[in-house]
Amino acid sequence: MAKADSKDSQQSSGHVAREVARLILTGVWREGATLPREIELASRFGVSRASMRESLSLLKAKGLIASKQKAGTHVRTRFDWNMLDAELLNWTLTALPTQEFAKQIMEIRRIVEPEACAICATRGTDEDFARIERAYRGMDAAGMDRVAYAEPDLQFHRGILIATGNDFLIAFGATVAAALRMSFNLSSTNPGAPRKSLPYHRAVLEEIWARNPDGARQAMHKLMDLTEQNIVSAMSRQKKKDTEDEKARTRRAR
Amino acid sequence: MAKADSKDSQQSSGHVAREVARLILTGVWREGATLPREIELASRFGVSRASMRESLSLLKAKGLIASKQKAGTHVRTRFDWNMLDAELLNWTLTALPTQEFAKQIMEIRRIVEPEACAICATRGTDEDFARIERAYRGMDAAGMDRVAYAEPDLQFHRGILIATGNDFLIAFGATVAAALRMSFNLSSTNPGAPRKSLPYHRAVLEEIWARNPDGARQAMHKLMDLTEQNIVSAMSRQKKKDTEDEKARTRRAR
DNA sequence: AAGAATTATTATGTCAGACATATTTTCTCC
DNA sequence: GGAGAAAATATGTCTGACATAATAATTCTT
Repeated sequence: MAKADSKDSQQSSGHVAREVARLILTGVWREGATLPREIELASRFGVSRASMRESLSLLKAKGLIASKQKAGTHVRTRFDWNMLDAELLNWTLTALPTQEFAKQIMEIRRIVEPEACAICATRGTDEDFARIERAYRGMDAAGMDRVAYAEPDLQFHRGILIATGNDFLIAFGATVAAALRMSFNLSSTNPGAPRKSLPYHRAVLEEIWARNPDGARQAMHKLMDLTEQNIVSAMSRQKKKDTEDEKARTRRAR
Repeated sequence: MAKADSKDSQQSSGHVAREVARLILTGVWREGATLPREIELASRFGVSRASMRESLSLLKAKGLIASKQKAGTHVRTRFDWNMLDAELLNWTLTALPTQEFAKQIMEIRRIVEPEACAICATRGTDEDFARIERAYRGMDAAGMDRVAYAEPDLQFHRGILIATGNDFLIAFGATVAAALRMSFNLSSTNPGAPRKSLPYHRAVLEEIWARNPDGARQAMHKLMDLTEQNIVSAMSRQKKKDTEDEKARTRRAR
């Protein structure tokens, strides 16, 4: 987890890109909108045009924007945004961690991970399984420590994807990572929640070792159920807390 | 199709990025390898360092490379490559359209699209369905014209993903687009093949209109079966042709 | 006055050269 | 031989300039 954190926000260029992305994701700059010219953007963010262009280059690569000579730079339609990109996922997560976002990410996880798990049980090598088991042991060793639990949890899920040998499923690991990070952030209101998933992970592991695709799929499905349950309940709890805070603030303001 | 083509290879910066990506994808620059310093890269590709950096910025965004001050720029591990990115997919497709690649892309399509189709039948609006039907009509109208068939075919599949309302499934459209482009390229050896998928598309459309999730899932599953069949047979045909060409060339050389 | 052709404008695209910064490597000294 | 200081170096950033293509304005024609 800490390693992944150190990866983003590396340079100023990354910061600027993240900020522009935030403005787009939050709808300040809408789809189809033409954003200010490069020189203006550069001065607004306090960097040179060269650096600004590198930031924009990053966002172009993620499908957020497109430029045309003289015409300017415009925001592309949502359909072209590469939401399965690791950074973009994190930016979205911090910019607007809505319930809708959570539901969507869990919906696709439910589609992909159980099947990936079945493939893993079929094609995975013993080394693959050993790596997954190591992750499981790490989770177990973490005990009630939320922070220590997070990293091996990710490795567990990623290990399954890697074991499929399918590059596209492996790339899906970025989405899983974002989902787990979301869960982690939400678990602050219920520190014991993560640990509860341990037996479900164990069930997955056992089915995999048994090379039982159907069982593995089912076990992963149950794990997804639990995860989604945790997330939605945590989000409604959070939402409730937020509205209470809001009320308190208004009361104080009066 | 033509529209999508005009989007890539826009500027010199894109060309250079594509070329560097090719070198990485084909294994000339392996995972973990440190690539030449920016000044050298720039002169090698005949651009300025500023442009070179913009290209590298693009590749950083796609997870292919990472840079550290003084240490240089290195190729990241495959696990970090965002293979679900539209451009990266196309680059891979043109750089090394292997049978392995085809199998992997079809494997994930089989996982995602039938479920997306079921969701589409459940949650899609009538406008969504109408858009999908329009695409179907476009395919029908194309007749045996491979080129005219390709665009509505993509719109059909993309329409289903869009109808789910799930941003991640929508983003998966890039992968589907790459797969269809691959199919299109392969269909040159068998021009009649695309048209054969029409009744399968029709079946999908009908199940969707009937708001029958299970039927829609099944219909899409059958379409996936047919598509995969077409691809693998076309690839083996292509492979056979390639080896024959190879033989002929060796004969001539003697 | 409407429309076509031409010119001017402008924002992105590209270039060159310089300095800043953070590591790595080398060197020095104990 | 190891610890610490100094030098070297590749990326990071900045400035200012010119090229290019698409748009906007202008002129000319009918």
